Order: sequence, then structure tokens, then C-alpha cells
Amino acid sequence: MLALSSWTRELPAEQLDRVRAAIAVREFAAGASICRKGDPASAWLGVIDGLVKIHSLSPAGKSVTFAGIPAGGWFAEGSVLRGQPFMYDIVALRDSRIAFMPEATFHLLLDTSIPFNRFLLKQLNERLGQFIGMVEHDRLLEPDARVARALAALFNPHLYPDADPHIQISQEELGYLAGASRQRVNRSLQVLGKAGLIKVDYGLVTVLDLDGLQRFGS
Amino acid sequence: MLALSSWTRELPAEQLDRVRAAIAVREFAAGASICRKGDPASAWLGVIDGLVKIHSLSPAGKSVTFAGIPAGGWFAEGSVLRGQPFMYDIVALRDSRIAFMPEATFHLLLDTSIPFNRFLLKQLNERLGQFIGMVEHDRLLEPDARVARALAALFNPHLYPDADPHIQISQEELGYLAGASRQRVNRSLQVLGKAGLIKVDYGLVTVLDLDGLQRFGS
DNA sequence: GGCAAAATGTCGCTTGCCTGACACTCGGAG
DNA sequence: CTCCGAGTGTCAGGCAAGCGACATTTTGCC
Repeated sequence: MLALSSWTRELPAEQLDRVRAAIAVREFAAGASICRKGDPASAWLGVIDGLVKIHSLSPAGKSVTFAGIPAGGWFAEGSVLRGQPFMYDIVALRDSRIAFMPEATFHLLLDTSIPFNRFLLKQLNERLGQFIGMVEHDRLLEPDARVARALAALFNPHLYPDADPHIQISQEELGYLAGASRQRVNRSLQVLGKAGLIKVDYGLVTVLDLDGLQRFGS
Repeated sequence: MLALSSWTRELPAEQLDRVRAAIAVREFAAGASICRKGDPASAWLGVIDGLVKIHSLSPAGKSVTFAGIPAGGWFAEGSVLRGQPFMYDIVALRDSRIAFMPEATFHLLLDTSIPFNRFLLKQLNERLGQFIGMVEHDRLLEPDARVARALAALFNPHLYPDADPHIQISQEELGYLAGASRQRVNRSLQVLGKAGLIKVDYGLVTVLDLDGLQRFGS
């Protein structure tokens, strides 16, 4: 099992075994819904394989995507921590394998493992930084730069330690992430491609210069 | 001293005394800068009195305000936690008294007090929720509704347990909070006022229906 | 190999916000 | 009491993003 995430590093082997036994793995086809807004938050979720989005649909039919979680990412700790139902929908963007750590196991780790607490604090803090950044970029930056940051956020090394520089995602989904229309994203990707920061193929973006993406548009 | 914030409730009296002794209080005039982007994060900050904003200025000269912190609010735990310099500017919007808890005391509490850890996790989680909400509202809602949420956020009972329904803030500052121009905010305030949710006076907004503000514009 | 569905590239048009401008009002300092 | 600066109300113009529309390309499946 690929759950070699950083929070497992410092767990004693015996405890790790028990945690490993408690985790369930389920597969989801592209487009399938993993959790819906309002479902009880009964597990902490990890992406073993694939790509998942956290999103919300407005009454008016508009879509926002708050985060795309690639392989190696864990999420939904916020809802599990406060013991409230999910506030957003989770959808598989591609065929994906998801690890479910039951609420009970999560709280056991929270109560007994200092390293796990540190990991959670760091993860929450990192995600908070990412969202503060999103607000800042939404308000201050041009669409081209917003698309660049949205792409870069998918490769945050703290939250998603996986190293694959490719991401299979449509321009429409990038639009939901960056807060721009599909057509506008299209133009932006061309700009970023010509700048040598990424390479654009059909349904696939390859990041060539992550640091340059982060800083694009100052 | 008014530091009767919820995290002091469960501290043993002896520890509370030591913490109280370590905290310094400084006064700032309206418009004064409390911390600047890049300053070392050497203290955790609490607003005893007044109103403070966390904001950022783009190279192009545009301003965003991420949060307005009224009396009773504590902030900057993110930067202290990760031991990095402040990422944003902190400015007093009115004459304000600020409590400075030194980094060392903060980390001591973090290492020894379980209630303090719980408080921090809850606070980080709450703030994360607030920022996710900001992204969602920025992307999905009309300016009128964004102004309503920005106002409501100033009265979040978890983050700011103070009960005063008045807030002395200019329409321009509300614009920085809501992500709209001063002129647009003006119109929105009239709409919200006519809807009976708030009362608008010179340099002062009074919240009449906090729940209605939260839900305005669905 | 061929077909259908999904994804991409590119048009205009329209809409609504931001900018800049100006008169007016309020409140505090001297 | 008076004056000055900050805050407020309101207008007209420009601009840039979103939307609908449509042709084209790619992929995967039969």
C-alpha cells in the first residue's frame, strides 16, 4: 500500500500496523462522487492514485473548485476535526483509489500521537496559507497569473509530496480552479506555454518550471 | 486586563499568572502599522481594544484586506507556528491596544497545555473555514452578497467573542474586505440597509440581523 | 477503420465592475 | 464657531472577462 505519507514515518510499527488494518481502500471511476455536501464526515481521506477535487456548486449553477488533490494528498481533516458533515462535494476527476481512515482511528491518533498532531497542525497551516493565497491572487492578479498559481498549487510539495510533473486535467477544470472561464484558461495556457513554464498537450499539462509558475505575474 | 479569551479559561492559575506577566501591551494610533510583511514573527497578537486589519498591497498598488480583527480576536498564529516572518501587513484601523505574547511563551504553552493546543486547532480550523468561504463568495456571489458576508465575518462569534453589534469602519475599508470598489460598496450598503439587515451611519455600521447577513443572496 | 464523445481553439457580443471626477456632509481640532 | 480633512452619494465612460456559438482535433471504443 502506497500510504507512505510523511505522517506514517514516526509512528511505532505496532501502531502503524493497527492503523493500516483499519484503513479501507475504495475505487472510483472518473466523474464519480466520493462524498457529497452534507454527508457525515466519518473518515479522513487520502488519494492513493488519481486526482480528486473539492468543489461547490452555487444555486445559480456556477462551479468553484477549491483544491485539486493529486496522489499522495490527504484531506477532509477539517470536517472530521470539528465533527460536522462535509461542507463541500468531493469528486474524482480521473479513475482514483481512495484510502478511508475511520473517524475513530483518526481521533485515536490525535489523542495518542504527538507526531500526528504536528503533522495535522502543519497541514492545516499549509492549507490555510494556500487559501489565503487564493484570495490574494483572485483579487490582485490577472487571469494568466491566476491560472499559473492554480497549476502550481497542484504541485505543492508540502501537501502533495509526489513528484510527477504531469497532470491530466481538462482546461475546463482548470477554469474552476483558477476562477476563470474555459476560454480564458485556454489563452492563459498558451501564454504560459510560450513562456516555457509548461507544456500543453491534449488533456495533459506538464510543468517545466514550478518556481516560475509560482512567481508568474509577480 | 481584558485577556479573558477562551483559551485562558482552562489554564491553571499559576501558569496563567506567568503568561500574563510575559504579555506586553502596546497602543497604536489609527493608521499606524503594527507589523510589516517580512518582519520576524516574534509574538502572537491579540486585540484588546480597537480594530486591526491584515492586508496586502500588490505591486500594482491594489489593496486586499484578508481579515478585520475586532476586540477579543487573536491572530498571527500561522506565522509563529511555522517560525517564518509575517507574510502580510498588520495595520490599526482605529486607535487600538494590542497584546503581544512572546514567541517563547507561545511555544511553551504549545508544548505543555493540551487546552491551548485544542484552542489553536479550533482557531486554525475556523479561520480556514472563513477563507474557504471567502474564495467561494468571491467566485460565486454578487457584490451585494459579498459585502454582506464580509460584514458578517467581522462578527464571527468563534473567532471574536465580543458582542458589540456596532463597527466603526469606512466604506473604503469594507471594499478592501469584500473585494469591491468603494462606490460599489456604497450601493450594497444601501441595499442591505433597505433590507433591514444593517443600519448605516457616518463611519459606522450597526448589524441588526447577523444571521440574515450570512445568508443574504443565498 | 470509423464513429461518438470529449476536449480544444477562436469568434463577437454583452454585461457589470472599476476608474475618475465632483459635490456634499459630517465631525473633530483649534 | 469655524475650518479642514475624511467620509459619503452619484454620475458617465472604458475595458476586460464571461457567455454563447461553432469549427476542429483528439481519444477511446466498437
